[in-house]
Amino acid sequence: MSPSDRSLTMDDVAREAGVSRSLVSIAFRGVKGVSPEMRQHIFDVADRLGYRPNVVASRLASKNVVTIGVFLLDLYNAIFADIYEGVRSVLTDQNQHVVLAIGSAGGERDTEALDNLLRARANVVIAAGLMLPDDAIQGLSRMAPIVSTARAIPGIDSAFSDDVHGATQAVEHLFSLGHERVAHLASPRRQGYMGRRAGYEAAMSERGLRPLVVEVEYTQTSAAKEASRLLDLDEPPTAIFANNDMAALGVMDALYSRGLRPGEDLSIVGYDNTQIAHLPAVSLTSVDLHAVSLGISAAQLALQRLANPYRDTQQISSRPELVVRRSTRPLTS
Amino acid sequence: MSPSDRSLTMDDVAREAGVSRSLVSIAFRGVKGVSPEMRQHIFDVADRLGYRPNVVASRLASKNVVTIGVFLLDLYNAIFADIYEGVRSVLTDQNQHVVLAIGSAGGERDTEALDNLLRARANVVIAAGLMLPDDAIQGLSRMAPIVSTARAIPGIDSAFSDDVHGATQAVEHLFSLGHERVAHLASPRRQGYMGRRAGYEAAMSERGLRPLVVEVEYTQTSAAKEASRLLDLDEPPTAIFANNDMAALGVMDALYSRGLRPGEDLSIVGYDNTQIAHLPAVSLTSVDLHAVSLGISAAQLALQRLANPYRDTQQISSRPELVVRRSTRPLTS
DNA sequence: ATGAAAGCGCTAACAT
DNA sequence: ATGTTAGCGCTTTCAT
Repeated sequence: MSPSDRSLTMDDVAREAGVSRSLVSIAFRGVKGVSPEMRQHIFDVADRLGYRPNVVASRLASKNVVTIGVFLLDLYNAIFADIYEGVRSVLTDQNQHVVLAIGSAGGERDTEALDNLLRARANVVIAAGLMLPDDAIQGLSRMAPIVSTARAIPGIDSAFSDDVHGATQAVEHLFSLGHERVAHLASPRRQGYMGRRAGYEAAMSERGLRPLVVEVEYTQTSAAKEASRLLDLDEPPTAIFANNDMAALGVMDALYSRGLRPGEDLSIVGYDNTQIAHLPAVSLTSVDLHAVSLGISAAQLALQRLANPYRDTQQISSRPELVVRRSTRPLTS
Repeated sequence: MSPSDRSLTMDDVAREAGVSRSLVSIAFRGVKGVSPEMRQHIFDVADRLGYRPNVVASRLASKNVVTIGVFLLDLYNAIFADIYEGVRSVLTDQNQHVVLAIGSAGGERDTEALDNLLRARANVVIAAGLMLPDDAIQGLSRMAPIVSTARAIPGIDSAFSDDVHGATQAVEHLFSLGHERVAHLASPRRQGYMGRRAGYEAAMSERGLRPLVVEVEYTQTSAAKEASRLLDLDEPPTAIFANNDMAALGVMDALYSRGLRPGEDLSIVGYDNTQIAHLPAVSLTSVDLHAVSLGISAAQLALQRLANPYRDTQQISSRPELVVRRSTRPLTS
């Protein structure tokens, strides 16, 4: 049980195997320059000793080991689990070292987390859900190229979903059910996250209806409070389009707490189509932005950027898809 | 837009500031040995240049920078977000470098993820939700001390919740509502995760009832399928205790798909008390294991282990708490 | 308070 | 195929 104060080095393996350190290095990197028998012998010795290469040292020494930083805004939102899953599925190469940094829902830790990735000398950073303004991100991208996911940033490689389109689909779905008094719970005004609101407003205006937008924080309770306020209006909305599923769940809370039922008494549309929306008990109509695919695209953009630092930045836009469930019903009045 | 091929080093800053590299190092590490004016000057120059210390190099060079590895089984389960949050809240020191590794729900990536942490030369590893057998973990702990969270492992620092107790509470709650035909959806037989099943079986036996255990995979659909099978029995259970919330949601799925209602037609208890359980639409009775606190305890254990590698391993057990909601009702028949 | 120099564990020419 | 040697960008004695 007594921990060894020093972990094994390549020299230990080399000595034990009766070869030079370089040969051990060659064997472990899997490059050519070592006979198959010797290679096996070195591995045997290393295994017996319990040696593991020190990536800290190898990253410092090598220009060939690339470090890919991944920023995820918030572990509580399953959308980032999806994005990570997509990213991971692409990044499987041996000499790709992935380092993670986690932020927090409000964006308070964006700078700190990105800073950690830069200090870890990430050669490229895949960022999902950054809250920082465009220019701050553009500035940071001079230190290391950044690939933005789930948000389009001018001049930065971006893999994103067309939020305007998604919002339009959501609102038009409500129109098709006969709803006209459709309110929107919007995210706080932040650069990069105005598409859903814009799509809503455009769709309403186009139909000659007056948009009713209420800003909510990134919490369920905030959404519940504002929804409650909307329900108290003289002419309350018959449908609410929420900027994400969490907010939509807040709306449901507000309904339940006054004995009303989602779908029946108020139609609700969410956004992100997280697992919760699927639950039969919840059955929330929601816009799916295919987060796993976004992660895949982002990882591919990152690899392309590494391969060619000077190519033009790419913007990959994908189409979100409305998934209709029981939280939206025809207007009956 | 043209990326600089080489990032700045301390030498660049030193040269620009007209001092030696050592002095810049002293300034950045915040140790004494530099005058306040010089310190400020160095920072000014570094800021102007956009220099960030290279943690890869500093970790290699220094014995004082400690690296703390954190393993999280699965980003889709919010319980690990809680644990991470707890860990993070404790680990705020400047010369603590946190590195993350993510596994996958079934445990398929445990070894790979731990290996990455060891290759990154973590001085201690905080592991949440490891699926590996005890002896494998004990073996790895010779490479770097491991702190286990949400699972007790003999001979390994562990911060865990008393699953037997939690399960007992859950089942006795059902008894108090009049239920006697109580079934259990158990996790796959795995060392370290038998407490909930054991608590259930003991509680049933003590009351003179025959335990009915069905093993399910870590997916909602698997739970739904097995629950469905239980409902088809000649004498179906009147209550189901699921080994976690996800499985409980699967049970709800099974009910909904045959037009039955949770609580009314079948009482359901989950485990973990994740956010989903709170939702009014779901309102799932569940056992809360206070995951944030577990994360905090684990981080503290890790720091203590670093401070004293030779002290006896600690086992910190905490009491889970049953949270009763509408998915459990008195038996009416 | 500041600088010079050795070394952390590896990689990558360059020799042999 | 294998060994020698000079770094990678820092930290850390030890001088001054």
